[in-house]
Amino acid sequence: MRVTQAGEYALLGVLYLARQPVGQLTMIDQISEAEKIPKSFLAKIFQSLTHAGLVKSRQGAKGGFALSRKAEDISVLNVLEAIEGKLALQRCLEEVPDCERRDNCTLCAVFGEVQNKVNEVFSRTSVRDLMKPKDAVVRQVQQIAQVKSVN
Amino acid sequence: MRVTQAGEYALLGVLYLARQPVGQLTMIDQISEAEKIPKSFLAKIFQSLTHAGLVKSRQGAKGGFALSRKAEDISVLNVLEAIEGKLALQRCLEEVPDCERRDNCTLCAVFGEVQNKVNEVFSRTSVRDLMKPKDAVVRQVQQIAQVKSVN
DNA sequence: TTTAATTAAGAGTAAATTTATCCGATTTAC
DNA sequence: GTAAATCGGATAAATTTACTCTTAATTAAA
Repeated sequence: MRVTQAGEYALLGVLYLARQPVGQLTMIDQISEAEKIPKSFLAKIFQSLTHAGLVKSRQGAKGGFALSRKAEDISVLNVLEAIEGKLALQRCLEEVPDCERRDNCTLCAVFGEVQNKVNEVFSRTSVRDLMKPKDAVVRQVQQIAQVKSVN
Repeated sequence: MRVTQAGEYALLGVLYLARQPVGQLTMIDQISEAEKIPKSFLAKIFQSLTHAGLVKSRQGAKGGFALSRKAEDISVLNVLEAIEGKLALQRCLEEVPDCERRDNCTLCAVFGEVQNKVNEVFSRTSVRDLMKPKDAVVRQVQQIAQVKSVN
């Protein structure tokens, strides 16, 4: 039950871009080195981020990547879903669920509720938030988690 | 970011045992058939459950499995951890974490908080709870999730 | 206009993990 | 003793994850 390595790398990459001056293009090489992420793997990951519209790229000399919108408008969930697709803690929660029990399965229900919470935290936490001091982030996440979900 | 198939099978298996009369031994064959789980895989899974002390087994003719304690004293987390080990949404949250950033990583902090919530729901939801009507379970889980964590 | 730098795209592969099966050993009831 | 069941170890098959490579397209600057 783990986020993929690619998902984590994506978050680190986006976070790195968020720390650069706005409008500045940053090369994969630089991010790869700074964050100790295999270059070619990171390149692949950034392709997905570009397709998802989270970062914009420019090819050729002096090319590179930059966030395509403000860091506060990119959620952790945006980044994770760009890489992994819709999060699903369990088969039943997949976009095309393949669970026969389906209707009366309390197991699916429990996982479903947990999934809702997880999504809520990740969608209400922005890349900008990740730049705050650690304890501030922790406080914020705790607050989000306690709020009654809107379903 | 998904629970393993084995973990889900384990929950279904334990839930099945919970529905049987107390003290009655149930064979793998029966559970496997009822829940449509490959027999030899389920057998393996039940070995783990036995080792974890969640179910007791008896070998030989008329052997089988039964819960080793009351369904209300077995949490969803107990079952999942018996199969998957400690849950970890991310590398940093592993029992032996291998994250260099470690100290000031807000990413780890966010995942850590989410993990706390997840664990809280799973540990406060018992196998007995899974036998209740679906909407009762949903309500209960929502309530657990809203409560401030104790850290 | 040529060249060097850089991303895009996609095929390919290696390693790890998960899922599943098999089989001989062991235990137990009868 | 024999049949019925789990135990345990090995391993095979499938899937996912992690990563590499190659070729092409694009761009800036010499």
